[in-house]
Amino acid sequence: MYSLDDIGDQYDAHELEQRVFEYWDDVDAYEQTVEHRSDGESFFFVDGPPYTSGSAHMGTTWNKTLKDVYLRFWRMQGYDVTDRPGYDMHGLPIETRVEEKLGFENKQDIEEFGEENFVEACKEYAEEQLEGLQEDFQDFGVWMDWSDPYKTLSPEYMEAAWWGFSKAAERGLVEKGHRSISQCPRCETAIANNEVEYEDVEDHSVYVKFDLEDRDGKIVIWTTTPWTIPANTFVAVDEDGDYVGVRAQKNGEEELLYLAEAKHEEVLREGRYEEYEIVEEFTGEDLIGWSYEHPLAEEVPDHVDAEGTHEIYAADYVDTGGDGTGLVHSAPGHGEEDFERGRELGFSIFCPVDGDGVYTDEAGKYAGEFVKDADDEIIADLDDNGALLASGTVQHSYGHCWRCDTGILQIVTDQWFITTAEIKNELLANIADSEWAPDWARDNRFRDFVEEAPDWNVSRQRYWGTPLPVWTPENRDDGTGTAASTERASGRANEDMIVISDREELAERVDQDVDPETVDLHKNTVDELTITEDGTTYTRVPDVFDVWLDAAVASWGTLNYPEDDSQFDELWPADFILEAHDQTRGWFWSQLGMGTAAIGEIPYEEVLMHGHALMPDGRAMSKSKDILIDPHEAIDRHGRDVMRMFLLSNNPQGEDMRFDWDGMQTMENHLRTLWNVFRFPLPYMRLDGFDPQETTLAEVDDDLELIDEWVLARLQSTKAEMTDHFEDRRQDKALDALVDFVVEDVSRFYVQAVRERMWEEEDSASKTAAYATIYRVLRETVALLAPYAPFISEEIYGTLTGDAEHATVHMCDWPTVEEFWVDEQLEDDVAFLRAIEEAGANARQQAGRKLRWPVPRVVVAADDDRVAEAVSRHTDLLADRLNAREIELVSAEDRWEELQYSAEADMSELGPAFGGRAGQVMNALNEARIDEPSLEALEAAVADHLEDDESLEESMVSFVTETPDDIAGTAFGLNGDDRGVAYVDASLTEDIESEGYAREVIRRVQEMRKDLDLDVEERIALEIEIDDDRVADLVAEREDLIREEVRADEIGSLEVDDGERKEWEVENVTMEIALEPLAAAEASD
RNA sequence: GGGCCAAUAGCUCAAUUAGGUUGAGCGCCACUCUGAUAAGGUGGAGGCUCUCGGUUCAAAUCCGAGUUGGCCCA
Repeated sequence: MYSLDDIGDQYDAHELEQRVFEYWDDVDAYEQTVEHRSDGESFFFVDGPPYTSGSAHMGTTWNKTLKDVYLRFWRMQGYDVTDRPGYDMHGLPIETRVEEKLGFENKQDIEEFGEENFVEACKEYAEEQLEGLQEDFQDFGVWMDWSDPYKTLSPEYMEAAWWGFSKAAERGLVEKGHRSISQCPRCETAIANNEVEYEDVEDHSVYVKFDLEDRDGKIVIWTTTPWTIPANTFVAVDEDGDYVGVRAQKNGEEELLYLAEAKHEEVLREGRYEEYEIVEEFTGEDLIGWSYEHPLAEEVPDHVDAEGTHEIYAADYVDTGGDGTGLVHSAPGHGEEDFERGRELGFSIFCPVDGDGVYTDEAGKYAGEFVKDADDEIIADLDDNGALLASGTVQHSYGHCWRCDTGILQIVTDQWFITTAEIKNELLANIADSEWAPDWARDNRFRDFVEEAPDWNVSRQRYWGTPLPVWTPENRDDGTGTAASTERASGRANEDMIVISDREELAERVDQDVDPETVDLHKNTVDELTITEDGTTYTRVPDVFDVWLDAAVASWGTLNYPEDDSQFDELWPADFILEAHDQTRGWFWSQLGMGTAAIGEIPYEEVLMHGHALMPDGRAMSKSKDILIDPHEAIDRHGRDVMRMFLLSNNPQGEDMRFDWDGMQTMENHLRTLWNVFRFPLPYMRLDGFDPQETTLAEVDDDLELIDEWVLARLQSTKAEMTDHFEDRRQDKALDALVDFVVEDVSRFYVQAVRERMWEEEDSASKTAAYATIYRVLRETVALLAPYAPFISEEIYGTLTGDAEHATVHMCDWPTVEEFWVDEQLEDDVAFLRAIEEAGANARQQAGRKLRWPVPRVVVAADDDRVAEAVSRHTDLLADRLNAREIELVSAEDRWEELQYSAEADMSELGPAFGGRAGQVMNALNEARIDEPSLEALEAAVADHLEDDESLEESMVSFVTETPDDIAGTAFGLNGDDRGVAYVDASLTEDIESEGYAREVIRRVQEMRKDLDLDVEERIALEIEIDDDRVADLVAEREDLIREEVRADEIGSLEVDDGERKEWEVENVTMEIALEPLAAAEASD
């Protein structure tokens, strides 16, 4: 049974979407669709897990909608798609939210509250946020396996992280070491480079003079972090740079200062020196080996003072032309580059600062002070010591903690690393095993990033995360996160460590009783577990993983591997991932790192990288600054389908998307057009008892008219085009093609053309053929639209098919091209006809003749045989569309003597021939008017601009016709090329006036019928009074036509009772029209 | 400070991926149509193609230097 039920007149998105949600729920539409494809070839998609804080913003909405459209597309293509959504639920952002909620200030508060309580609170918060996101995504119409998302806080997922880490450890890629890291002094943890956010701030800018030991004078350094000066170990120069010795005077005193030649003027100006002269010149190399005195030697008695320290060395991080003085204060206990160079030079690392940013006892006078607070005191002490050259402030960008916005400190602490820098070549090689769209994302952006990437610090001194599965001997000093003192050896620490890979191994090896089925792996549980082997007791390293490591194992975590190994071999690696460009440093990178470190392969084969959602004015959206478009508002205003179509109409490859309310409105208009096309034939089909399952296209093949075959041919090209675009990952272009088909071809052309066939009252083969055609078109169109606008597609599909097909449109196969209906020639023909029709409409308007009035003839002057063929093949259709009594064809060989001609220049030919004068010749050609289209005539017209030996060639110009006065003509073309001209002869004859006026009457009567809200079938009685006798006679000639068109059984005088009487002004003639429904008229008789 | 990407009509984007007289949709204005009606048709206004240099007979397109925006890195 088919349905073709009554549906709403108006497209009401909200009502419709609500109905579809309920329907999906009733029939388990998603579950049925998944089941329907369960025998298909597998397709392994991995969802990049959104972080569970806050609700979905426009960026996440775009991301999930893009995923949805491709997942639905693949399902329709028959794949058994893995679509498990995921959530990233650990990490510092959640900790700081919970801390805020509980009113905590620092780690102390957490410790007092209790680790277990805090972990529980974080878990509760994350789960709450997850619920909100799940609801949003489902509300957007995204179909994923919402019943079973992967959560990074679940034991099986944390186990996946442990497993990956243990694999990397087996390969020798895990090490503990102290390094210079970015430390948040509030969160008291290391944070990753990609968690550092740079902001412009005002900072100290101090120039400091270091006294030289074995010679006169002082070297000058510059720093924005005076608090690092206690840890000064050496000074670096650029070996090849130019340096000078300057004798400078200030306040009557003279000093000898050494610094970069390029900077000396600027620095001396800062120091307010009155006079100076260069007395010596050096290269950096000359300075190497000079030794100096620590400027705070007395204040910091424990300052580093080993062999070779406080001397000048070369380093490649020095730039004599950059900020500063060309001599760089280097403190290996702080800066990352200083650290690397210091280690090369074999210095022990001195870092008198703890994880909370407070100086240790080693800092002498400054012990116990927060480093930033000590800056002023240090500057004052330098001044007292005569070491301060200048002190001021500078605006520069400085790193801040991404969560709490505290300024970060570079300090050296013990951390755990995956030594990704060691496997850089493998990482780079593995990149080549993945396909990226757009390709520059891989070959430029990502490759650059990977080449620069340092070792990955995976340890965090926090609570809410996957604990490091590392146990070390208990009596060793393993406290990570504490500052490395001078006593500690520099370089990497090769630990005696045990790395646990999963819960089973944990249960086997720990001293305590643990049930692997039920054990939770969070910090509060595993901290207490110990391992005793060979007489040594091992305790767990207290750190948790960097939250990026969680998401990094998603490709196997999604499959619950290693706990469940049933799918890993078949599915891994992922066939497809899709995220925004900020994930270059994030998930694209972390997955590559973990996949390579643990398995030796890149864990994804194809990447589609999209951009960000921007504000309508191009600004970035920002929740904290309340600059955003809320997807819920977009839905309230236009509905889910419209929002999805708008989002999906944007290029998904690397480019940002500007949100645009006008664009939303346009999409709504398109959907409304589709709605109208869809509901237009339904009443007629119902009336005639059309059964689409019985009366298929094959049944009516012989009765199809040209226009039917055409729209079916267009449908085939649309399917082919869309499929190609989808395969190129340009769903936006596929949508353009579909919208163009629905709006331009189906709505504005096909429906226009078949309306009269549908209005016929008797059954006819032609009418049935039109039904079958439009049914097929709509049925396939909703399948093509389903991935984009799943709601309206479902509604239309359900109405069209009832229970004769699938329970949901989303179970349909992706429509494929049917060769039988392909007809490129016909498509071209109609494209020409439409171009001619458009030109004809234009010409009519110029001639002041409405389409309602027939014209005696339209002359089509074709520029080529192809156009002439099209016109001669479809003369009747063209005559009909142009409302012309006759179509006259002037073929390309012939020409119309009444015409004049002008020329259009082809610059690709003129350029090489005329060189610099090409533009001048072009202008002359464009202005020329000639009587016949010949080169001779044209050369004569532009003779002034041609040299004696020059002549025009056929290829340089194309001739264009000029319209005669009495006839209106308009050029038509295809794809920008002119292909001919349509001339409309608008002269009037009695016959034409008769029909014209009759049509004017009909139009008025129809409007009055509508005013009276009459049914289409309703019969009427009619009276027509026309002042002008000539016009009255002309109209009377077409009484039969009028009767039929307006369903008037009686025409005569009328006493209006239950009807309407109205006066009209038509072409300066007054008409009085009265009508009444026949039933009412008879009753009143 | 460095890398990548972008910049064309009021807005969103094209211009066939090694140059050839800049286009479409939306919006706006005027006219028109009325058996899809919060639709349809025709026309119009609106562009120093971000700036400045260079290559070339010819540059939106290629090269160089900037500017602005986005992302990434320091």
